[in-house]
Amino acid sequence: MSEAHFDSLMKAALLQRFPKQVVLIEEGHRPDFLHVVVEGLVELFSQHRSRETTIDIIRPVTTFILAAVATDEVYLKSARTLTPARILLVPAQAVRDMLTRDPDFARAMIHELALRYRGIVRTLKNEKLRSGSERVANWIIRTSQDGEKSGSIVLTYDKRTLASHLGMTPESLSRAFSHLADYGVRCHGRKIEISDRSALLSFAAPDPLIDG
Amino acid sequence: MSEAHFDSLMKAALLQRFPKQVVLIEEGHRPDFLHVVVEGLVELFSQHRSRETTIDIIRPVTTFILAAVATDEVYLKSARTLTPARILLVPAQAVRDMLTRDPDFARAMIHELALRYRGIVRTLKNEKLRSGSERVANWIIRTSQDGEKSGSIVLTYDKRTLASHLGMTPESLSRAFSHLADYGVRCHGRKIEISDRSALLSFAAPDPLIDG
DNA sequence: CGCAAAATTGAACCCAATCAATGTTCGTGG
DNA sequence: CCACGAACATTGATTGGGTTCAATTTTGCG
Repeated sequence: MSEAHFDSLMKAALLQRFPKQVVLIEEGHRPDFLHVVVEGLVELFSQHRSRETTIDIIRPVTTFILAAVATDEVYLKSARTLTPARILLVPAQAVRDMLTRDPDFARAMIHELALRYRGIVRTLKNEKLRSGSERVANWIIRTSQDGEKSGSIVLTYDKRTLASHLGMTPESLSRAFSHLADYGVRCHGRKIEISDRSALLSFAAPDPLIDG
Repeated sequence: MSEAHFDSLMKAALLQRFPKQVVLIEEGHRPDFLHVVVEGLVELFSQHRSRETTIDIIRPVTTFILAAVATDEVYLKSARTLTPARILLVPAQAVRDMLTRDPDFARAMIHELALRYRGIVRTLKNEKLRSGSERVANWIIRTSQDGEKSGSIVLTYDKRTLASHLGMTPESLSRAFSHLADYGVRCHGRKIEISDRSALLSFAAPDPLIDG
């Protein structure tokens, strides 16, 4: 998009810091701002009759509640920070105005919406087509290759949070880890070690159509 | 969008009929056409290691695999007709070209993508926050007020299909119906009767943030 | 060092899937 | 028009993955 347009958006926007576990938006409210995670982790979740479920975890740099801003309807989900975070807040009206003014911006928005859509489809497939242990196994594989430290991971947050990431209770996560011991996964405190990657891989069966 | 542009898209498109249970697209393939359901029901589903799950059910008139066309990446899900259907096939390249040519079209696409995104969020919430019986109860309520026939529904398709709609097996659906008998739901063959709507409502607890 | 939160472990339970058997419906061909 | 077979539907028994509740143990931090 044009630099002038970008600047005008940024001028209207605010960059704000939040501590962890702060609720940023609540389902049912109307969108005032488009949110962009600049730093930290944000969890999208939803509640109904005292039940709660994680819908997505957002990492930098991505937008969230873009769809609500685009349609100007109430949020379908709530968001909270999982870690301390920096969030860029862009006034919703400014975004909608820009849509009609800048075709490149509109195209970027299409791309972003499409990506987010595909992301949620992956999340859904991960949840519905895999057991808890399989989700953990795939999470280990993905995370351990991000860090490039071939054989181990050190958690940056606690296991409760990881469990909610993976759509399960802390108890289930704990049992999943002990199950994965059969495939060479050991975990001492916050350190997770992988001794037999190929065994883990064959159990996890990562799939580009789920894991990207 | 402009009529001329619309015509040019339509000229490139084809309207085709399909019998039921025909696989229209397969996950992992590249998008050749944007699909639009004009008539009938289409199920989006996905497979992994011999497991299969329904991701969404599309009814007229909506597009599907729009996100794959927008990003020009492989499909993340497959699609099959649940009933005989008429599908409009618009060449993917024509859609992408039109994006850059017609700003109104781009805006319409944003709107559609956002709607589809919100649709899948609702589906996900319905699945994760409700039990099977609750999903059935809410489906009954929604469907019975569509028809305006206050106290009864007549199924237009078989219960296997309904079960897949609702993300459960035919056996579970059957048990859910007998469970709902406690709330005044009787079902004889393809006819479902509701004798105590308020009891059903209090069990179902419909929610605008899930059911729309 | 000591306490509170987090993590693990065990037991009971619940929802839903699966397997298996039987009953019902529906479409078709005689 | 009826009879028959195949698909659909229901019911029961069993299983399994996962949650919940409760009791310890471990961890991390003041």
